[in-house]
Amino acid sequence: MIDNLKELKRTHRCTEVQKNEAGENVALCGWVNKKRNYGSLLFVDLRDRTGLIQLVFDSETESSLFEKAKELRSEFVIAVNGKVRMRDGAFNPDMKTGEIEVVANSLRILSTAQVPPFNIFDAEKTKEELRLKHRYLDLRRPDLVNKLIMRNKIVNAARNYMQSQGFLEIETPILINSTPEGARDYLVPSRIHNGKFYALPQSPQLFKQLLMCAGYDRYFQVARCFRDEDLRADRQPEFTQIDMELSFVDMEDVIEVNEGLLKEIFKQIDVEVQTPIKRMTYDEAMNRFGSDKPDTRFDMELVCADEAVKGCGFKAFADAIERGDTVRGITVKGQAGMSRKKIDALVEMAKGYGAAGLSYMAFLDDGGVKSSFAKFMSDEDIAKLKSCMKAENSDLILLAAGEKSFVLNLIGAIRLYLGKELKLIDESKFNFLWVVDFPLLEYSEEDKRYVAMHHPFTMPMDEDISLLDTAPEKVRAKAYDIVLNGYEIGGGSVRIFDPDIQNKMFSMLGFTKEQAENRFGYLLEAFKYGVPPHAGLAYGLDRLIMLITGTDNIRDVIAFPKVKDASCMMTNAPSVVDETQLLELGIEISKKED
RNA sequence: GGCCUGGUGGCUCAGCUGGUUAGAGCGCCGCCCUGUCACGGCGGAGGUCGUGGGUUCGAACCCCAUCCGGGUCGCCA
Repeated sequence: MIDNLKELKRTHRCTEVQKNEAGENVALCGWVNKKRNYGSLLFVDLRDRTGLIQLVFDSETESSLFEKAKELRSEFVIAVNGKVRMRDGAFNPDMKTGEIEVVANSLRILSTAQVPPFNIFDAEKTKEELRLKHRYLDLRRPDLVNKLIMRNKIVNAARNYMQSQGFLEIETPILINSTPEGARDYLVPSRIHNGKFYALPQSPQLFKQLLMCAGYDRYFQVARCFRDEDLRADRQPEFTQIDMELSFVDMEDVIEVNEGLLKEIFKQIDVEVQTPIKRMTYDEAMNRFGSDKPDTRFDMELVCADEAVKGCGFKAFADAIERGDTVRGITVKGQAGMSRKKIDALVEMAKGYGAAGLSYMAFLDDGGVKSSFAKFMSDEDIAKLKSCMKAENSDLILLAAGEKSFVLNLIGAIRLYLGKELKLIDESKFNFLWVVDFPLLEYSEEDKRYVAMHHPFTMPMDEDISLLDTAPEKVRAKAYDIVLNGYEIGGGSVRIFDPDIQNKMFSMLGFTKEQAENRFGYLLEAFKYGVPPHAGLAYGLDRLIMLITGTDNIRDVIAFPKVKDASCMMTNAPSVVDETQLLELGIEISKKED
């Protein structure tokens, strides 16, 4: 028989009960975390989102009440009235409420529960697959509760700060036009317009620019965004941005506002953000760390070995320099003794990136070398390389040859892998970094044209505009990423507000006037009626929360996440729909050819 | 799409080169227990070894296919 809440009003959440309330009556509600039965003494740990408190039923307890307490099982939902008292010496220092307990004088069973498929209080090791199928149970775990509470706290701090800085929170549409440039869109068929589709936004980009045109000079939004691409440990198909746009500003203004925001956000976890935050150009980041989002919590920087290997005996290197490629590497301190197995794993990793191989040379303590390519090198060649790599005896160097951006990316990935593997990273650090001076364009071999590195509305650097015609790849953008511990947590740019430059940009990207008109006509049109200079930035909120809560799994900071193939383990979305729904939409499903 | 990796009672795992009735801890059920909080004691139930095929006298183990997860490369303006 299930009880009801009639005439019972909860007075506290579990851990809100204080020890100075001893002697007072309280009414508590929650889930049975654990029952401990001693025959005529019985403890129940009651749990809610705040934590645990101990309930006691003992020889003083009326017998029918005691019998009822004996029926309790894990995860039953109950309500109790009782009196708070100090525990009789047996304090539990691991519990927030460990000095007190509540002596029950009434018990209502509001819901019984089946034995859960895993223990809520001991689910750390349970396979994520199972936890995701029963996400409502997983979400009861203190670990996830705390992460979601932290998420709420951060969003709240961000909102307050943005309000204080004169930003207006404005919602933008979820049903918009598809913009095939960039990531794949999720499409939503229109019933009223058979054969036509909405798309879900990859970001509120165009709408926030339109808000600037409309005069809402400081906008922000906690915006849901959608990208139909493959998932990763830090990537979900739907994710949340803290999105902002400002009028009458340049890059420095955006940076200033955001350093303030970051200070405020990290105050929530007692981390003081040192401002101004360091800056690094894209080129420097790539050359020193092999990444446009460098993890600067450890060194092991990349070294260019071009001069040292030029004309050396090892063909793979010498030839690379000859054809204008590069040889880059890292020096791994004290790892000359790294096992063959571990080195092979690194070589395999390199091959996974499409590299022909990864060359290594270990400088042994006795002055000898162990290497995959030393036999092709003269003593002089080796000495030159060793000195160039700043390697000493007992160090290991790893090198790869090839096209510059490819090699930088590869060695950057190896550096990061080794940084984690060798525990070179100080996990207590929060290293913020602005990465600036991004290239405006990059050449796409696949499309045989230039594509926007950021997006087509990004302003070129004033002094580089003249290069657009002569050396497009050299044009730098007024774009900036905010990087934290090797993750890009946000990025933005100053936008083009000059229609001439915008048209120039479209033509650089190979859009015909007609295509540009079709996709972005309303923006260009809006620009004709008075557009302020504007710039913005957006944070990946999920990633930010990951870093703040110290997890490397994005699913830990999202209440109902999707799995690798973008489906939901709990609801089984996406699913087939009713034939009549399809009929109404004028959609017929045909089998996709592989 | 490629590569790597996992799937054995409810949970976490063990199971050596194929060899009798597939084990453990936790959980669960029953009985006992007044100070536990990973309570304790005694007893008990519970497994198509992800699924389908194959090899073999014999398969959790070997082979093929497939399903369900995870990581990663491509992809993610």
